[in-house]
Formats: sequence, structure tokens, C-alpha cells
Amino acid sequence: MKIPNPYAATCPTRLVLDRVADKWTVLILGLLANGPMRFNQLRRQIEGLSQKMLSQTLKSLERDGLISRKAFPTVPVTVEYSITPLGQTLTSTLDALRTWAESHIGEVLDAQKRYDTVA
Amino acid sequence: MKIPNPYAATCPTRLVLDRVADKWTVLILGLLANGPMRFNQLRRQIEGLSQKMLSQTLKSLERDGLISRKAFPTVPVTVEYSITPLGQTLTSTLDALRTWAESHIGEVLDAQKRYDTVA
DNA sequence: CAGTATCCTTTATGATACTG
DNA sequence: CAGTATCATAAAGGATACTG
Repeated sequence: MKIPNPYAATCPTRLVLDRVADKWTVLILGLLANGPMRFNQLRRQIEGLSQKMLSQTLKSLERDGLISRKAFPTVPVTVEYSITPLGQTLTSTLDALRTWAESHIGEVLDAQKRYDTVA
Repeated sequence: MKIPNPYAATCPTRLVLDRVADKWTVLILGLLANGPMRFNQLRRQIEGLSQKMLSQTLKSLERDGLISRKAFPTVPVTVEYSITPLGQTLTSTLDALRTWAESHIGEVLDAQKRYDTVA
């Protein structure tokens, strides 16, 4: 049982980290944590998210086993995305990240302002 | 006091999220959490990290107030990077993320294999 | 509705060479 | 040692049009 070292390029942990460290992953997972949603519902919720990026991100999330896709044979077709148990385990961590961002954004912005005015 | 909505494109929280969700940020911050390090020390520790990316990432981390830079007037110059108190507050959250990746990498890899063989 | 396919632009990153 | 500057390339992303 060897512990993966994320500082090695080939480490699979780093691959996961890279996937999670994705612009849309955190936001999509955050929405699905509250309940299933359909494709265009998600699209409307997340500003600036293009159809292409949504489609792409959903596909990798599904591939990683973090969300699941269910299509209903209505006309036109309805597709519902929901979070998996594995995905659930991630959301609490991501929530913490979101929370950090929300509560420290002010300090970061201040630091940036200081940095920019000195330079 | 309004709560920022990260689902809005203009939300500064999303900017922070994007910055944190950076390939190298998590790894660099993780190393500096254990103590100060010099430029090339960091470079050697993180496989696949180019000089350019390191330099660039360190600069934004410093700008965001998450790390601080101190130069010693030796010949040749020595530069030490260390984590700030603000940066400290982030690392526990990022540790959780790293931990998640390490403990769930197996499940993710399995999910990927299943997905790929069906398709 | 929920996508896919294509083209095209922008951004990110790598390689290399150079400097205080 | 700790960078910066420049060039070249690859990858990411957007816009648009089309389909079951």
C-alpha cells in the first residue's frame, strides 16, 4: 500500500486534483448537491458557461463517477443529472473551499490592491 | 453586506475559486505550509513544473497575499518564499482536498475504467 | 431538450536564451 | 540563484450551425 506522492508528475492523485481544480467542476457539483438538474437548467444557472463546456464537464464528471446521467424517453428527451455517493463525499470539501473564498475574498482583494499600487 | 453568488460571472469569489483551482497553487502552498523554501528548491520538488510557471504562480500567490517573498542580499541572491497567515487559512482546506484525492483515487479510476469499457 | 460537429480565436504553457 | 524576455506551439474555449 504505497501512498501516492502528488508532487510526482505521474501520480494519479495529481490527475484527480487537476480535474477537481477545474473552473466549472466546483460550481456544477455544488448545484447538483442540492438535487438533480437537467442540462439546460444547469446552463442557465451558471453564468458564462457555454453549452460546449457544460457538455464536456458533465461528461468527465460522469466518467469520474462523480455524477450520473439519466435520460427519460420523453419527446423531446429529458436528461437528468444527479450527484453520486462518491460525488457527495467530494462536495463537503468543495463547500469548504467555496466558503473560504467567500469569507476571504476581501483580504485577497486588499492584498491585490496593495501589490498593484506598490508596483 | 451582500453574499457573493459564485454562479454570477462577475462575482469576485469565482475569481478566487479560479485562482485556487490552479494546477500548481495547491502543490506550492502545500509545500510552503511546511516551512519556507527557495525558488529552485520548489522547482526541484514539483515534477513537471517549469521555471516560467513557477515564477508566474509565485507572483500571483504573492499578489493574492497568500505567500510572501523575501530576498537576501547574498551573492548570488537568495530568495525565500513563505506562507502568510492568510495562506495558512487556506491550506487546511486544500489539505482536505488532497486527502480526498488520495483516498478516492481508486474509486475514480475504477469509474473511469467502467465508463471507458462500456463506451 | 440535449446535445454533437466544425471552425476559428484566444490563452496557456514550453523551450531557449539571457541577466543582475 | 532567481529570475525575465521572446518565440513557438499546443491546448482551451467560444460561436455557430446542425440533429435525434
